[in-house]
Amino acid sequence: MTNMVQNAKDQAAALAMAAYRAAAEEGALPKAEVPAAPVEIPRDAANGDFTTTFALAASKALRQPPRAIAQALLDRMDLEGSYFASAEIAGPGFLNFRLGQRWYEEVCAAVEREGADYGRCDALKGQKIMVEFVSANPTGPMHMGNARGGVLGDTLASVLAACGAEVSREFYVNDAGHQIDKFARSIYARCMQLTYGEEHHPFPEDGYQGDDIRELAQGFLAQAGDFPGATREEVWMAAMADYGLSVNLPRMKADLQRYKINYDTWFYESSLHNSGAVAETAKLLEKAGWTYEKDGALWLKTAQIMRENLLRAGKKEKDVEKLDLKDDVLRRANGFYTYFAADIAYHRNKFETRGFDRVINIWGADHHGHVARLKGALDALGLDGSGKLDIVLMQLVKLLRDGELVKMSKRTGKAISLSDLLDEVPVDAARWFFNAKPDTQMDFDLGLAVREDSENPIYYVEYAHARICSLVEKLAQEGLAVPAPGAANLSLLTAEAEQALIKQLAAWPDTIRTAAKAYDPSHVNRYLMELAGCFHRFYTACHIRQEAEDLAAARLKLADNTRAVLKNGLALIGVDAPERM
RNA sequence: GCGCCAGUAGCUCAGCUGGAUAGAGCAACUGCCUUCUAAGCAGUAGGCCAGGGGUUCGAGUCCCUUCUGGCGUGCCA
Repeated sequence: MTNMVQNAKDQAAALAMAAYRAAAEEGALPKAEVPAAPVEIPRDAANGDFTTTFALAASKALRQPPRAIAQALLDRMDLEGSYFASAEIAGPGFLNFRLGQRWYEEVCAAVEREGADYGRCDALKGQKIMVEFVSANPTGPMHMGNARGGVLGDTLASVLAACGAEVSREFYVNDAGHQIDKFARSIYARCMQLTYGEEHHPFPEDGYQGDDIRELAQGFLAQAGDFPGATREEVWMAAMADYGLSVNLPRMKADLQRYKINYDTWFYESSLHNSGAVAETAKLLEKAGWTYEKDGALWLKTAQIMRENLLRAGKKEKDVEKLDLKDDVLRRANGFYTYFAADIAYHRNKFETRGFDRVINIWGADHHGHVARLKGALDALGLDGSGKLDIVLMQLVKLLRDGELVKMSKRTGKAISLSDLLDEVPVDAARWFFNAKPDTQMDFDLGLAVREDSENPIYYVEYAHARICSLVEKLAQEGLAVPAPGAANLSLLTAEAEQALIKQLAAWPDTIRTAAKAYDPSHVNRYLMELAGCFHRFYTACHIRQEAEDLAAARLKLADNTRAVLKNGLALIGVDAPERM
């Protein structure tokens, strides 16, 4: 739970504020309401390890030039007993702090003490959070978008858990509605064709064309016995939908497991229809006056709800007019509920029935039109969708092979599926790659991802881990074991490469927090690249073997600490840390 | 038309709530292995941060606007 970066920032801020109060007390600076001193990490280490822009920010309120303020603070600053060895004024009025040896030692001690827990925090302790992701249509194989969403959701869940949240991973199975009808009709048509010949039974125009449907039809016939017999089409269709799902769902689970994704719950849309939750939710909206009937259908006043939300958020009336907001159907004239109605019921279940404090959905960017309406519908139910439901939209993936756009799999002639992808690319490479910032469009180059060379960044990180493992092993054989906790004299670690490495170790807890806060776990990837870089530079600059025993021990300890953090980080994004390469 | 997301080195991207001379990896070029893994390290080169206005001590970051690309604007899910 230790965060030495935060500790240093807090201390620098406290030192600056104490100095200001002293200066104000003495009359060297005017007394005024000043904001707390902001502390940052300068881009260039030549400008110190930490810096505060207090003097720049307070210049206006104190009506003094920034450098004069900074000087007054510096004259009254007591660094004795702090993490800092020195402070100085630079540029237009920055107050730059330089870390002392004690801080570096405490970082190493924290990594050592906390081990696999190092980097975790309790910022989200007590929060029950659901991450719902992939939720691919069970009528066919998963595609590249699911590959991206799978990694994003799974890793985000891990990151939130590392911040202390009680996280649940969920897959929403769309086993009801039009798609399933279409699915069943497609299987039925293939069954008829297999039984009576293709020319005697037309395939539905909007049916699923893929070979997987033919396979399902064959499988169904093999176990159905007396098809079609005297039994009516509708009855067969239900059986076919069941059969199709009974084959497809385990396949999806297996593919996801291969991708190292395991869900806590698989939630079935059909359960909401069967339990009457959808009808009940529609009734609640009706009672609250948010619905009306038109053309035989039941409509939700989505336009009004969204309009009010936007105006409350500060949007201008004329801009909202331009949006041309429309209402949505909840129940069709034929009596069936829409997907939207089921989705509202589903989210009501998440919040009301299961009591999640926060719900995060990973959606493809092509669904962004539904974000505001779903949130609005929940607001209408008094469930604060605007506040508690977060939807992460990820841009779609363009698949390339050696720079050329790939539309179809050569083998199957269909869109590349998740399992096709995993046949071609190592799981860890795919996981690393897809763990990217959600809102950028990305190209996935199959040729590039399989290449086992430096062009693939994952090897840079894995190599650092393997290198340390090998180093530790080799030195142990020569009689130099990793020192026991507390045994190494860490004050000997004063070289530039050593301190840079320790600073990077110290940054791990903030990385997790930032990733969790921004819903962007790719911060972890970037952190690990930098950590690996710091290690490789340390490895080159600071040898262990020929050094004096105590220095060698301290460096070995540092290497071992680095190994632990690399492992923690890779584990967080679901990538193995190889011991040799 | 309207809306959402994006535009930073040849490519992939960083850039924390506005801060100091805009960074990293890859690709290119030059060096470094009889000594802990060269899948590494060191260095060189590469930029009107898409264009234009504005806000202020200070803008890649905030506001306005134009351009370019992706996506959306269903009684589909």
